[in-house]
Amino acid sequence: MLQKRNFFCNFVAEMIEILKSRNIRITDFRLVVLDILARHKTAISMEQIEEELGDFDRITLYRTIKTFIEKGVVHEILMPGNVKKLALCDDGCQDEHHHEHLHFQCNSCNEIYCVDIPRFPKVNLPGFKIDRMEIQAFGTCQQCLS
Amino acid sequence: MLQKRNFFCNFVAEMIEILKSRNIRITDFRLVVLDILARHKTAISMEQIEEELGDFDRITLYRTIKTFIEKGVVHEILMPGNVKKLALCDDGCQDEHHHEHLHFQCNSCNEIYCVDIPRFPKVNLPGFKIDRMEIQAFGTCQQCLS
DNA sequence: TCATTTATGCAATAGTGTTGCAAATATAAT
DNA sequence: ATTATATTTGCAACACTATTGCATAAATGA
Repeated sequence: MLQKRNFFCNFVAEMIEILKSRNIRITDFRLVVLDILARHKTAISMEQIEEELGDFDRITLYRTIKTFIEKGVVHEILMPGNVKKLALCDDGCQDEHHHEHLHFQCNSCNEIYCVDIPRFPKVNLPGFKIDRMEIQAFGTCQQCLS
Repeated sequence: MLQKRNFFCNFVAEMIEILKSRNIRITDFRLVVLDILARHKTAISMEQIEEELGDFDRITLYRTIKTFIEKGVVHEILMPGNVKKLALCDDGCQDEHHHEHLHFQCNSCNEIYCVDIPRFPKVNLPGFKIDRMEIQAFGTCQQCLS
């Protein structure tokens, strides 16, 4: 099944590098899934990945995503209403998921953008020792505004 | 089944008031679910509610929670790792869910606290019009620190 | 090329959430 | 209090999401 896809060879090199750096074995399936994730600027759902895979094995996909999440290749975004999406991590989060970033959901197109913001706000909360923060934001994206 | 539970009558009066103010019909089932939520200081999962209900109907519980969420009685908290919890809303969010609050998950005890913070940080994100924000914070809570 | 480790694909199963419908209950009006 | 109406409940069935065990296949390192 995997031979069907057209690979952009330059991307493949990068993706192999990503997997190697995280000690994940290089397999066709993983490269295809990584490729799909890399082609999207916004976070995508399991369903979208399944559609783009076409002929595939759901169980292997679940295991692939699980591995990617554990090894810091991908992170999971949960939004109200049982919305679960996936996005590639940026280089920052090698071993652990150390995102201090923002997930923006557009109320109009429903796309979820994973945005890095330069100055992450600091919050001082008496009684709690905060190690890490994430922000979920809701509103309208550029495309839908114009 | 519902007669089994012991109600604190003074709480019942408050809970009936909550339901009435949101135009939700008063039923035993809803009062019991509300009671369970009110007794917890931290957010609780569907599973926890099911356990505390004991003898109950799963479908009715799902519908009850759905109604509570729609009418602004309860809000849903989503955390990494497929963690989904529920917590009572405070009085602020009558019709729509206008929480500008923070969800804190303790890495040690895993409890999720729903905290209102006085000065909610503002984020300016070029290309996005932000209407509403939520913060997810991770760290250690008071109990686990001492 | 071979030995070892890890990944894949299939079957079965568990968990999570929804829909349709008849009976039961809550509310509002009499 | 009683009735009429609208809503909720509980059951059965079902759809979707995710996991486990195991034999086969493939990837890595020697």
